Amino acid sequence: MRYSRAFIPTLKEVPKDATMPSHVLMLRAGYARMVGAGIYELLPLGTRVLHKIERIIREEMDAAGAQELLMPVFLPSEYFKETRRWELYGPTLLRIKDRKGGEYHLAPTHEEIITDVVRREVKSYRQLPLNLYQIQSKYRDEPRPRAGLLRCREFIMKDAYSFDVSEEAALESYAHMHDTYHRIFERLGLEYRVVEADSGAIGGKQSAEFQVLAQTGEDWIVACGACDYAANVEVAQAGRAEPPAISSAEPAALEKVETPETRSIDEVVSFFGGETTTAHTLKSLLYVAGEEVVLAIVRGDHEINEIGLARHLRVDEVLLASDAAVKEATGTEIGFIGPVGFEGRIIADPDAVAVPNAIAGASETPYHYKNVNYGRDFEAEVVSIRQATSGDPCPNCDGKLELYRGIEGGHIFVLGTHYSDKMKATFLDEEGHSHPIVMGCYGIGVTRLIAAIMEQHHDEQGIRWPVQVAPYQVIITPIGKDEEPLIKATEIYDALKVEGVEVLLDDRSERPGVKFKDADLLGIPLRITVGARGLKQGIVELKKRTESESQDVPVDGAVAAVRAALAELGG
RNA sequence: CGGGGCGUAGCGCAGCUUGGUAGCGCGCACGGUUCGGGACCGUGAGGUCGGAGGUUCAAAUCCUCUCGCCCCGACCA
Repeated sequence: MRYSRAFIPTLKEVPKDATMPSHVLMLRAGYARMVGAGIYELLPLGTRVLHKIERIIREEMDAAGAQELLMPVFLPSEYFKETRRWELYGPTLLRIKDRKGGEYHLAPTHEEIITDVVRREVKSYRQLPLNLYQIQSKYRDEPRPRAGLLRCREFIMKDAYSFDVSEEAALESYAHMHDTYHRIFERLGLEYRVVEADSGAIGGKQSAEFQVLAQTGEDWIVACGACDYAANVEVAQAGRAEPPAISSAEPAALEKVETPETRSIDEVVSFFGGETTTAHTLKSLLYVAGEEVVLAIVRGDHEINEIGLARHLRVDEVLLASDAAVKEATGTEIGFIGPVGFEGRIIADPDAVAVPNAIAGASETPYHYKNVNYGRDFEAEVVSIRQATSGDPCPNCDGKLELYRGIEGGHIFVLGTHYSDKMKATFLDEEGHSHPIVMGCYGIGVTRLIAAIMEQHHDEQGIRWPVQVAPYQVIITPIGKDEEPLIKATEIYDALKVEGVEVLLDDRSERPGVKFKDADLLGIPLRITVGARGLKQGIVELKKRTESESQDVPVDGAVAAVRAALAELGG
């Protein structure tokens, strides 16, 4: 492609609405533009990157025996009504009415539709297993789209669905996809972790998230430094922390203290001044879990894991009680609740009950108790309900957990018969008995990965694409006002094209600085600089985007040098 | 949904407090000089000041409503 003809609108200045590196870069480097909140158009460069990523995904999915198909995004409501997701999905589902008043929606995901195809066409165990996938736009009316392509209302996703005759077979399919995902993320040049995750409302039995590590990610994950244990903090096993060491570990007498204006742990700690630390306090949280109201206790410096709590209570979710509910259940205000004297179910974290002489709310405004001791002053079900955090011992080995932020790039689930039961997708076995098909589903956020790769591969100057996903592999930059550099550059350009290399020839009549800045901003992995100076000595310069020094290569050897460099970069 | 911020030329911003000619930088077009890390000089095009209503002789500026975008939070007591 000749740059002079290419549609690459770069920006010198940072658009004011962008804060995150990938968001700034995709706008500045001319990869994408915003159309509305969480709605973007991909410009030619962005589209090329998208296609590169899709190609890698297709190659690996096809190699794994999956078959691509394409399903509609615009769907009649009947499918989602069949599984009750029409109600359950809530406002995130983008609903549409047609001219006759018929109810439709834009697909946020396709389990129902694929299950429908399969139940209509698959009748026998002989037709299984099956793995079908598509790469398609999805729509979710996110409460808060953000960060450019990282959280959009319209986005492209690869979703695959596996269909098996049994749980064991489904687990095999799942394991196969697990391997396939490793290959895909590897090939995309991403640093990532596979983590245990919550399978959410979909009701999965087993699931794993492929988390791309990035400081700008939305998710918190912990990973062991010594073994391969890694988990989303939502589900991570929290290790035991040391109870706070204090001078007098002997239980002291319970003491009620007036503590005005101490609604948060921090306020409580500063009220007591040097006497205490957050680790000596108990955080008491009142939750509504189904019909029940429960009091959850974690140590003051810990965070509660609501998903863990919900699991222990065997409910789908727990909700923090409202001000009014707190008043009704405890007779006091938020900020002064405590376990002492609480009449009802109490769930306490092991680290919380291990705190001697703790400070906790007195269930009376505005008082706290000093010297609260588990066993003497309150009883509870002791269950690990806090979030894992940095420094916690690994549940699998002697290592320590570290905290990372991640971008959820992929998520794979064993669904079981959740959808096939509801939608009566069954098959007949050898004996003619009918069984529900056992399903799995496997997603990759394709457009999100464009941003995720940028988050991991950039510097102050711009993007630094891994070759496999770069929109062009090489950019040729002829320099100076003479004709000679452009002529030579064009020769090299033609020769590379013949070789099948994807090249951008910067034939614009811009000054060198402009061309260099743009080349760096776009992030093309290799740059060939053709200048009058070098040509006098019969050389051109070859430079990797990730390196600061270029190497001189003979003009005749440019093509070979590019080929070698590409091979080195893994292209 | 709650809180905060912002909407003025393609992009980044000033002007608004104290109403009276819409301005600067970048970019864009033309001419000239320049040419190895976002050059310089000159000329020029480009704006219903997010939208609607109101106050006023007069509104980018004051008032009311509304739409959009960004950030933080969505109950961690």
